[in-house]
Amino acid sequence: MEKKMDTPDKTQITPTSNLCKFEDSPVSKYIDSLSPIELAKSRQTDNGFSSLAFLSPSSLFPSPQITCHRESRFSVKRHHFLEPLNSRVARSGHESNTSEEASKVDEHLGCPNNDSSSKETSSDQVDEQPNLATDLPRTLKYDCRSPDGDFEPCDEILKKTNVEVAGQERSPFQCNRDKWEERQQSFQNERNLRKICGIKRSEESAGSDWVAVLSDVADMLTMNSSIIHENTDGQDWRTTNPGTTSFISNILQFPLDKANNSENAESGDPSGSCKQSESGEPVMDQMHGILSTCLPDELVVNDSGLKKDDKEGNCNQSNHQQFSIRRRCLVFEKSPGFGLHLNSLPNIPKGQSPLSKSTLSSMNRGEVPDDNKGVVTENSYEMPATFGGNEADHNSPEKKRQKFELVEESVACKRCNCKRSKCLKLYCDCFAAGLYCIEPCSCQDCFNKPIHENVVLETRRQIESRNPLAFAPKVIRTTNGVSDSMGDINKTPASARHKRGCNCKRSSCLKKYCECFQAGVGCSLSCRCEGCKNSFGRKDGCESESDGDNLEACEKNASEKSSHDTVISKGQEHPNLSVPSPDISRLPFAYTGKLAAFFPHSIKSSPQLCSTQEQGSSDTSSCKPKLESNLDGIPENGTPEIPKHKCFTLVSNPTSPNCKRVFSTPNHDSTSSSTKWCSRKLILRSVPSFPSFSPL
DNA sequence: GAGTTTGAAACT
DNA sequence: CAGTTTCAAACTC
Repeated sequence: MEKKMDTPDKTQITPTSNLCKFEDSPVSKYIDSLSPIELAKSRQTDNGFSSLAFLSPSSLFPSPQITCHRESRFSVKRHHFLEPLNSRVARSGHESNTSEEASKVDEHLGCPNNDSSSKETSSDQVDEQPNLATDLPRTLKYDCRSPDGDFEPCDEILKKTNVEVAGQERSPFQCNRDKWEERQQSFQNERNLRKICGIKRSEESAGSDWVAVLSDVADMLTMNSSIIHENTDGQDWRTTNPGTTSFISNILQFPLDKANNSENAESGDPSGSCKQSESGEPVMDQMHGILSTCLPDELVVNDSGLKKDDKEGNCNQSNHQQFSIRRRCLVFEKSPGFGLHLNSLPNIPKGQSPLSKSTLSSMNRGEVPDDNKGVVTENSYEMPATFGGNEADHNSPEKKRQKFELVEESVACKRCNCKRSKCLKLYCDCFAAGLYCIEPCSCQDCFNKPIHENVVLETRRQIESRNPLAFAPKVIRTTNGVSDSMGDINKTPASARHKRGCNCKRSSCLKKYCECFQAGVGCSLSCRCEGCKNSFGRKDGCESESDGDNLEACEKNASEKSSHDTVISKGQEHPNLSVPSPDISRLPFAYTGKLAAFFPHSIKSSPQLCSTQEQGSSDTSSCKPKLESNLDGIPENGTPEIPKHKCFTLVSNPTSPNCKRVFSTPNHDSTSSSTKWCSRKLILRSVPSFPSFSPL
């Protein structure tokens, strides 16, 4: 574990083509211009930044838990921020990073006062940066510590919140707290936070723009850092990735936090970390505040969680409060289901993630964000499928919108009604989605709660042992035109397919009993359904033809379907078909769990990063070069030997330190009869994708 | 809201 | 792997 926390060798940091790209980027230039640090340090910084990066994946994975959690007191977050510094400093300052050094750092950090000089630096920068563009680089700097261990990154956030947090967060007296009590409290906090999720909705409208902007920014940062990180050869992935998730969550949280802080400000509560950015300040100023505060903070959160892993065994005196928090973070980061699992992505309440918020708002407007095109997650279909069911065929646009909103409400926070499974089986939607049950759930004897974390984890582990794909998204969008072992299914325009296929007997695959239909995808060869009439694509559509030399017939069928899709895409008159349409493909990626077992983790494409080129589907070069080298060893079609995954998949190997999540975005032209896959593929290496529940 | 239907998940 | 049971969501009334 320590090794993972180590700073990558400088040799590894040596700029690669990707790094060069990054250095050429505005962000890099800005950093260089601002920082007195030499180029060599810049590299370090970059590296450090990389650890902070990976926003994109995380942004894609925000889980309700995280979202809710992020609403917890800032002090909690801040604590994470401080704690990770240890490892980072140690690691950046000394190649031979040792736990002793880390502990020293801990002590150092334990002091309320951090290096004042570093603070000054950051604070000055903060003051000088009036806009977001400049803020971002600065934000990045927070995580960029100089090799000599200076707390250069100790930023504005520390200054702002130190008073509040200092005594509370690092107080050694907290070490005596009862663990159980804290966990209970943690759980209660989560419950409260999740309650807030419902409230959040009302605030989202105001903050949606924020979220969208921040989301883009975050993704950009992530991408850049990811690219940089590529140079580290994934050695630092552990510390890096988690932060991404937290970061995104935080960023997203901002609107809400902002509101909360506003209240705090009125009540004189100094705890509002972002409150300084309020009070009528220009949006950019507020954003500035957000980034300056939340970003660094979240970065730490992950590290802390990871660090906890390292120290949990031998650090008895660790602050219990901290432990509790860290534990939670750890869960988020470690478990695909809890906090990071893509299954839950679509179910994340609007605004819980930048994507969900921005994309949903776009959806409401009937827009299809380019940056999210073609992305399919397991549940991404749920919304379309739900509000676009057959019965909606005759609905007016207004009714459909209403229905959508209704669905959004219900889907926003996944809830279950389990009675006998204790919410510890895949029957439970919450559990299956990698979410803890919350108050809105009507479950009985529920064990799927943070207080039963161990049980949950163990159960998940068992389930995964039986079926590694158990928690993987059930629906995978595959690359059009790329054949796989499943045959030519993917030549159909609606290339999304159910991972396992359905087994319908009576529903004719026309009701939501059918997982394929529910997912808004056509049945495939994998299905064992009888009398398939799936409006998204019948199993027999290609079944017989693709077997033999009747590929043409199959393609014809696909063509027919595509024309059908086209109609839907244009008019959206057929809700059923709206699912495979780009509208639902706005989620960042799909998870191909099993790939993790065989395939290196990679992330292809950060839609946001290339969003500017998105308009011109042909112009992907600007993105591609950066990542091209990263694609080495990764088949263009993603996973040649793994059916139905291919591109546009998120590949994660919980057990692989070098795991890369791979996802590509299809350049889906809603007006065309087929889904076009953008050749742009970005790889974010070192991003822990779906950590397994299994102990590392 | 209660009861039924359905098919996935779990079990044997 | 197949058959059966269990389960909870989807659906119907």
